[in-house]
Amino acid sequence: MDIRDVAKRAKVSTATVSRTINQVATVDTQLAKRVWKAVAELGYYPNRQARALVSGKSRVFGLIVSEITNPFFPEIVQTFETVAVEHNYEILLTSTIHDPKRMELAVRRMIEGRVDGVAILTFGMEDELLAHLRFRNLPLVFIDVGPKAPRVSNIRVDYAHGIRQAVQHLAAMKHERIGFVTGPLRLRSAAVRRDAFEESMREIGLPVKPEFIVAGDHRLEGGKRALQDLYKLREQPTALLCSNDMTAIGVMRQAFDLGIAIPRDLSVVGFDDIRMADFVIPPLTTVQMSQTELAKLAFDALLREVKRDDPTPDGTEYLLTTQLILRSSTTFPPDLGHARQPSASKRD
Amino acid sequence: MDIRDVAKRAKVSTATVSRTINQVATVDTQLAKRVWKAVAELGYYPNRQARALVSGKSRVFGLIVSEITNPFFPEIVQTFETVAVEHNYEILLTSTIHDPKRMELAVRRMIEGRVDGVAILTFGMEDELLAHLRFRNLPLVFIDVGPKAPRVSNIRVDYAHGIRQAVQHLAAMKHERIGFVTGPLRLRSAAVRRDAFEESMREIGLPVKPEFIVAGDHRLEGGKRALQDLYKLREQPTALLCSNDMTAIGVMRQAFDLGIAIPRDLSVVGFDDIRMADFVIPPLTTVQMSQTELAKLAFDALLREVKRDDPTPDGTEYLLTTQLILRSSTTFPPDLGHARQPSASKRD
DNA sequence: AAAATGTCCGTAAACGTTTACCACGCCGCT
DNA sequence: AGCGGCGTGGTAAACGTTTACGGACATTTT
Repeated sequence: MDIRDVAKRAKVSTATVSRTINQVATVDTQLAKRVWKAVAELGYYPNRQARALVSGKSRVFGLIVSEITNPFFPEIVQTFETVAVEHNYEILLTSTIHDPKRMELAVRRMIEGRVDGVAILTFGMEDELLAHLRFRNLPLVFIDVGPKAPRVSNIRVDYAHGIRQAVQHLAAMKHERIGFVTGPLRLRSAAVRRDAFEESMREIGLPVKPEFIVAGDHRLEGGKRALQDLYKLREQPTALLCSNDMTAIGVMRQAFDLGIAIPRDLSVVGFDDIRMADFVIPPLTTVQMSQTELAKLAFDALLREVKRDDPTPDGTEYLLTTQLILRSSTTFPPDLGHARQPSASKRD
Repeated sequence: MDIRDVAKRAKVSTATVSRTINQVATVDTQLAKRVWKAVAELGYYPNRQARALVSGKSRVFGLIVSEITNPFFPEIVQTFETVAVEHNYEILLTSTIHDPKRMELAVRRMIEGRVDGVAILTFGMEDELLAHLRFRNLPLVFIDVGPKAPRVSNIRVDYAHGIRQAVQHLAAMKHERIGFVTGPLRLRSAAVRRDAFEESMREIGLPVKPEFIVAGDHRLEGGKRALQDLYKLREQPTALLCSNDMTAIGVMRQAFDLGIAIPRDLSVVGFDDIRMADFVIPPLTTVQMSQTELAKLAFDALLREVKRDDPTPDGTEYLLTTQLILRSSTTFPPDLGHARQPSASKRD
């Protein structure tokens, strides 16, 4: 069942059917009524592929995330989808799982699908691969790491602001031994967060001890491992900033296994403010980076670029701010000024 | 740049290009080599829409989930995507967010996209809307609730098994006052879980008190509210089964606010075994329902149906089992046989 | 009253593939 | 030598839309 069936039944040409459906030209009220009637009676739905083929626009945006399994991203996907369908766009979603092979595959899929633009929210997995995309002159939107080029937008995140707030918050409570669990450092945003941490520490006049900077992976497991490593040291930090919330949650879980009470023995701060952050125990103090805001920004950037006929040579920059959210995972350091006592396990 | 450019450059016809690319007929080694060379040199990627149009197969499967924001689903999406791309399929993803409007929209999007099949993993939001899909004779796969019909597969979940294990586990520790937090009951699977709970209680000879069965929504907030309500009662349960893990986590969070220690004052059991279940504090005892298994089953069902030329009149049934995973959120009831003492807050 | 303008609508080409059909050349058989 | 069969490659139709172009008619202008 196609547009010709509709045309036949409404006794008009296919052109008229197309015009009434797309409201792209005025068509006589009587005819339009007949068309709509035929559409309803036949249960006609236009064929998206055919439309795409002839119009040269697929009305699909690619969305590349690093790991949909990380609770940071579903929120983004959800709102990206919501605003996309409002504008009659579809999404071609893929998660790269930090795997270059999958990134390559993703690019191929995007091109074969003839998407009208791609949002690359992998926080720094950009590559020569993207050259393929660039080559096609596709609208792109990156987070943090995009090159200055026509048709590519960039969402810059002000990581430093929230992180500085976090460090100040800890310092105000007289923490001096503050550690940091990084993300995977080949991710640009992970490196930036760590740098912002070190920078903030120096600003305040606190020492950044190299052994207090320990590697995570932005996953739960990395947080666990990080705390394990940290507690093999002779002297431990009294507070710990984490590169994202998943890391922080992993840290808290490991603390539980080790019998370390949060926040009494160790203050923990996360990053992202995923929804779960308010539901772990204790509720996690964290730096908020609005996922819905990010998704909307990304979509708007793409849409704007699609509509623009004369792109700016350097692309467009957007800004996303961050902000500390106080909850219950931080407090004063234990035994202020004294040696640390191992605390009893919370299990009884 | 299209197949004709490739043909021209390789000095063959478009038919030959198509044949070598799709490996659908034997083509002379020399010619094939020339074709591949041309493809590489031009950076040619076939146009998916054109392919779909002429072949009548879009190689896209629809995937409808209820809420991608619920950590149960990302896991499914991830593995569904992984196996889909292995078979050269794309995904048209949508989450209905329990909203009939969005369900309607989803169906329309699926049809306009001419998907080759749809996996409906909403646990019971099926509707007259699906008649549109059925009407098109599309392969469908449901979880729990699909009708017996040609081209529709069904994944039956053995909720009862895991839930019975959970109740037995609790009963073995001499819990007698066991409560249940339901999901949204218009979801078939939520009702089934509750029924399985009541059934198991009766089997064991434990009373199911109506006031101990309280309404949740399969979200964190519902769990919080449920425990609030429960603790307004004169007498409280000593153990609580939850219709899913998110609910259980909400319960635990509210317990924290109320100063109720888990599991000392209250044993909690979840359902689903989302990854986070092992990372909350204390680690959640829960009934596992493998998300990766589910995703694979759904995809295989669709793929099989697509290939099948003579579908069975009643569709196909698949089975997914469930199983209790013991962790640390359950223990013996407090003050066995005595009145409950309010316990001190965990915060100090 | 004729010309000019405007409003609708239909015809047909075009989008980029796949594939049915046919032509060609080669091989082996009688 | 002639013929059938087979392996291979090209021609062109088809998929379901949108839209440029032109025609028919109505309305306004001269």
